[in-house]
Amino acid sequence: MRVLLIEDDSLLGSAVRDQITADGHCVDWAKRLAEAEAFRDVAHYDLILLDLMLPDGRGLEFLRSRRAAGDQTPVMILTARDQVSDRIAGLNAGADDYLVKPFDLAELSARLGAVVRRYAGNPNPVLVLGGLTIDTAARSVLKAGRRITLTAREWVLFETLMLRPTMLHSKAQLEERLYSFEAEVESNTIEVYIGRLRKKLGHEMIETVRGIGYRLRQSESSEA
Amino acid sequence: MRVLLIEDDSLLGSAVRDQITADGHCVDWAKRLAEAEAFRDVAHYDLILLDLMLPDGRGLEFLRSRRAAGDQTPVMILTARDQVSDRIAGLNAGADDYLVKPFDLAELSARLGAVVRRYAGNPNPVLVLGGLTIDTAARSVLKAGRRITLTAREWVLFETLMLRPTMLHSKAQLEERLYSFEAEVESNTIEVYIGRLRKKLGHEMIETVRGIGYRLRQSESSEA
DNA sequence: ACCAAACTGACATGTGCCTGAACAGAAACG
DNA sequence: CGTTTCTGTTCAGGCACATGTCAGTTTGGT
Repeated sequence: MRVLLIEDDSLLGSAVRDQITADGHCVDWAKRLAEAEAFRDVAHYDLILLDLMLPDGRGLEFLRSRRAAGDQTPVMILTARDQVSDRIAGLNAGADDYLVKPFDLAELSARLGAVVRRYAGNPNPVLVLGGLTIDTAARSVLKAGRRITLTAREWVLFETLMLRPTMLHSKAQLEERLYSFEAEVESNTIEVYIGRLRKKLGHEMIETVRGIGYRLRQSESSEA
Repeated sequence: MRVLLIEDDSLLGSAVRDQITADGHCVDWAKRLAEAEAFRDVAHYDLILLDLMLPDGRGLEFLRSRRAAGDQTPVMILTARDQVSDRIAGLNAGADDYLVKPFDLAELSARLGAVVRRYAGNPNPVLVLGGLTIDTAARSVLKAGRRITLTAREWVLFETLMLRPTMLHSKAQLEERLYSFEAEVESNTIEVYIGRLRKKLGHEMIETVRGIGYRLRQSESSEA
């Protein structure tokens, strides 16, 4: 799952980011609304965490305008304990949930879990990427009509690449994502899994940048 | 039972969703009519909960057009206390029942139960899925002419898989559905039930994705 | 041409899943 | 009220497959 965190406080923000990452999700952290808009333009998010007390302009307006534009992305508001009016206004503006600061990180995880579950219940957002149809709910990929099922590790790896299609992912980053921070597996696991993904999805899907890392090949020939 | 909830208010909507879920049903929540139409196009519902005060267009028209199209799905209207005329118009337009806001969640459960009972008395919507004929009212399955009766747990599990045929259901999700949210039991109950379902319905019906979960096998062989 | 980095096929291992059986509780029956 | 039957749950043994490791080969940069 991919989360957009809009929070100007560095301490809180990094704590939240770390927690969400630890839960196995993918976070983009915007400290200002302008930044958030930029993120939103280039990526799809499954959840937005929105702090209403932001330096540049009102977060509420951001929310309202998104909703007015027909954007249904679930939004969870972060608000201080005494800002009851904010909370109500937020829900009225189209927020799905709110968290009262200071909140427990465990609580955050729990709410995230709820969103994941709710999200999983909806009709599947289906992504199309370079000839592949990605069914996130089914955790499978359709390639020329054939359904390809990925194993757990393969999926995590593919999802990581897929969620940031343009980005170059170093082997260290990918390793970190597969083996949450402990297991310093000193082997070529990533290379092996990249190979397995290529075998299943097509060799042209993943590009190697020697000495740096991997990335999804940009929807090359889909137009050609 | 599968319910379509059409309600734009987040607070009320989530409360209703949670209640229905706790009652052991399956909810899709649309916040707008357009969304509701989309849901309706891809799934069959046993009950529609319709709020008449929606942002985009009149809920009444939605109801009338459904009825005009021959759709017999029971519709329960959610209406504010003072909108008596709406209530009457709703019933005239083909609604089966109504709930006056603010309503008690227990009341909601009771009405749902009533619908379930009424529904059970009606000629059953019969689903056909990969060689099986599914009789939702009788909680039984016809396989090659033979009637197979499922027990309560087996049925809940099978129904869950069946209602979202393409989706991968993790063991945690299935457990949550069988034992509404408490039981942190570390046991292999789900595995056992999956096994029993397979024995009854055919081993090929349910697919295991190791480390992730289960899903109904897409009737690919029906083409072969 | 040389070296480093990446690819690939093969294999050992552990773990996640399956299954049969046994047990406990509840319901059905006399 | 006791017995039987059915449903739900637990457990242990076994198996298969995903996983991680490595050796040998290929690729690409300089």
